[in-house]
Amino acid sequence: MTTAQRPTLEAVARRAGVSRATVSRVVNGSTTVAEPIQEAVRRAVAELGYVPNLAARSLVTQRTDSIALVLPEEATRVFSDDQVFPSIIRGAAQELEAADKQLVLMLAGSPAGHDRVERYTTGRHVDGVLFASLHGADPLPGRLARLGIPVVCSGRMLGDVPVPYVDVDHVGGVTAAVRHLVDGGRRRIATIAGPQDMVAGVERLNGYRQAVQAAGLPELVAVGDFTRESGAAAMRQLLDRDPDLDGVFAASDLMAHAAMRTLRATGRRVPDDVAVIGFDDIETAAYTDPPLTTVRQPILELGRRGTRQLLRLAAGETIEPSVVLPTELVLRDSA
Amino acid sequence: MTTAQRPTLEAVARRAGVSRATVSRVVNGSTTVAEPIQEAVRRAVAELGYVPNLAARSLVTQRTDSIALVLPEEATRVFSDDQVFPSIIRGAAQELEAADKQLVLMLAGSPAGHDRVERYTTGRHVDGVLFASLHGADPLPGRLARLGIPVVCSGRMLGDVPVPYVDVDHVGGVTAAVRHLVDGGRRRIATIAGPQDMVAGVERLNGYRQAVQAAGLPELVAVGDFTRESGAAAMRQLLDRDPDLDGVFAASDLMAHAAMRTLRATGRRVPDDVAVIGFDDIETAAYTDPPLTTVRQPILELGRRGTRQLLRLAAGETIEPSVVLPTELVLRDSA
DNA sequence: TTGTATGCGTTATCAT
DNA sequence: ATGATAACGCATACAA
Repeated sequence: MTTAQRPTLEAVARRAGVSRATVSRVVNGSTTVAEPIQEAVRRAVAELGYVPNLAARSLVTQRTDSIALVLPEEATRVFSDDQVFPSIIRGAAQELEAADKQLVLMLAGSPAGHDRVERYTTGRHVDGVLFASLHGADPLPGRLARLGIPVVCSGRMLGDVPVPYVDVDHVGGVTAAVRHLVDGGRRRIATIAGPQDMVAGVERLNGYRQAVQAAGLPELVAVGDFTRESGAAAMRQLLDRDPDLDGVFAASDLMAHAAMRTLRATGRRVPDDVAVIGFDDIETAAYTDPPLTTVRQPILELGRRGTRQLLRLAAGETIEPSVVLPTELVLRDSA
Repeated sequence: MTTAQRPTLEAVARRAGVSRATVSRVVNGSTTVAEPIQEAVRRAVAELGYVPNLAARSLVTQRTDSIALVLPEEATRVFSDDQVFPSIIRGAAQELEAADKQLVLMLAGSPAGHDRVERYTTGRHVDGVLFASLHGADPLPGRLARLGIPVVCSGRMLGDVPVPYVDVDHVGGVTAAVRHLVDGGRRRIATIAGPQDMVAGVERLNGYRQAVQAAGLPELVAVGDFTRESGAAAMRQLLDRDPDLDGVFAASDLMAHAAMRTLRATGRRVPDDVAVIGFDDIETAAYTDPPLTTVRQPILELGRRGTRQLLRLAAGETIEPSVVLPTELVLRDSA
């Protein structure tokens, strides 16, 4: 820890024999500086190993060139083997890379984490905030928006919050899935729903309800939380209630995977006895046994679009209050 | 974008009828302020919705209370379905949560990203930097360390760089794996090695070489890059060179998984004909067919320890130049 | 084209 | 216990 005193603009200016202003101009790429002087400044910068102090810079520019991606989840959950969050992160990272902005990832599962996020974002440490995976009616996005901080939600918020969002067409995807089951002759179609405090959970259940009703079929619902464990439990519950069910739509691939294992454990064949369709199209969906038919959601694109919208907003543009991306049924062997 | 002018200390001070200094004291929890005044200040803060400007604060305190986790990888790679990086992130997030510091995640796969990381970290935007997954001999960690910026590497660096690190006991784990194969009567033991520009790849191959030599057995090596695809290709290569091999140690679970599939595709049974052992113990290792025997590395703990070391370093403490965490052979059915 | 001077919002050092 | 006041390092309006 020598903590060598870092050279400042002032030091570079002295070394190059010019004023601070001129050094600043060169460092920031102004074209109005004579070439020989630019050269001298650049040499001084290199010799001293000068690096601008970003805090000082953003204090005066009122910009930080970094944006926050907030995941109001426990880290354990964010990086479970469902690739949803990672994909959103990737999408955001790609767009920010292109814009040469810095990604600040904030995990806010705990109340303390939530507070820290609030301090950090309201403290103007970032130029904008992208939220993902909101549970219930988190007040933070609305609060930030009211403070004039650019905010976009990836995944619509529950409740009636005036924050722009991007989301996927949950209902359309589920409708296609259920219709496929019906077309395949299934008549006792159950669903393993997602958590009902998240839009993704609510919407996919809505889609299921609408679709089975439209087909004149009965509803059979068990609720999980998108994880494998909850999927297995829900599947057992459904079998208890209707041992003769012949189709299952699970609101996540992880739950679908667990459901297939549970079905097999009870001696049922997939898809011969029971057809199973998932939602997400995670990477391993093609490797399950049998390969999983599922609804693909463009989750990477969700992260990208959300980020693009946010960057536009932060740049002062007016953006659409909502963007909805299409989903697509991917046929494999499980249904 | 109303961008309401954010209230400053000055505004709060006027409102509360005190000086800026006093407001600052209250905001920062100084005890030397009379209770009634504290009360008045707090009310003013609440009424105005005052939030400290972090840039201004860190400009004077020279601290940012945030640390960077740098992953010199493409986002696509970081969030592949191997859970190594996510676990490191989780570990770091947990420790920082406890320390009430902010995690800044930086993906630096591209040269541009690498530059951005350098600007950001040398720009004093963070109090310390934790590197993970270094390829080849990245000069950045050493450079930052020389600038007096606290740096720790999660995973030892290739080359002889004087940067403190934490890593797992690769050789010990591999030795246990190969010994288990030998004890099981295997005599033609191959390895699918990891990328040779990373310590994890190099060390695991070293471990394999030492172990088979110690057992008086021949070497059989193919090199992959930890991914499934490379594992399948390497397995085919190995079978071409020795169709009668009876044991495989793969340097990652993903490669082991692909190897098992490839073996089955060629009509071989696992473990009857060929025993397979992986490395990592990712979550899905227990769900492969057959469940994968593998070397567990405490990857979450690696992230945690690295972060703890970094925090100590940033606090001015002297830390051990290296910390090595134990690995453990987990017996399942594939070997 | 270059330099001077000012302010960004804090914290910290002094007095009082 | 509280209040002036001086940094902190930079960008920029204005002057030259």
